[in-house]
Amino acid sequence: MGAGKILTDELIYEILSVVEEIPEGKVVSYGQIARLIGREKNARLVGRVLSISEYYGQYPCHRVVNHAGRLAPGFLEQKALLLAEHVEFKDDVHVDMQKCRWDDFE
DNA sequence: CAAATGACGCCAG
DNA sequence: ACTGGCGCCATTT
Repeated sequence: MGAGKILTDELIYEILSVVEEIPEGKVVSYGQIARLIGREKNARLVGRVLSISEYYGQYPCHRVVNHAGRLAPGFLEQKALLLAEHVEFKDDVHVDMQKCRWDDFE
């Protein structure tokens, strides 16, 4: 048995359990999450899961940005949510990854 | 089944 | 810094 679908509840659970661990004031990239769950090449998959509005208020999805610190398109609340927890920005649409990238799990 | 799409990542210009 | 192209891979058309 097993394995027909790829985007399984189990995969979604793995992704969200990482998101849930991101500390306040820190951010993580899609690629980092993909690597943490053993799917380095599936960063796009992480983005797709997080894009489902179903999860917006239940997990700190706003703490996930792309590798450059760019904010997610179509997620207008993201900047305000990050500013509210003192995440620093380099400009209007880029988080300061040098200071706010979550690396403590390494 | 082929082509297009996307909250990505890396590199070149 | 910004843009475009390519690789990646599941889903959608």
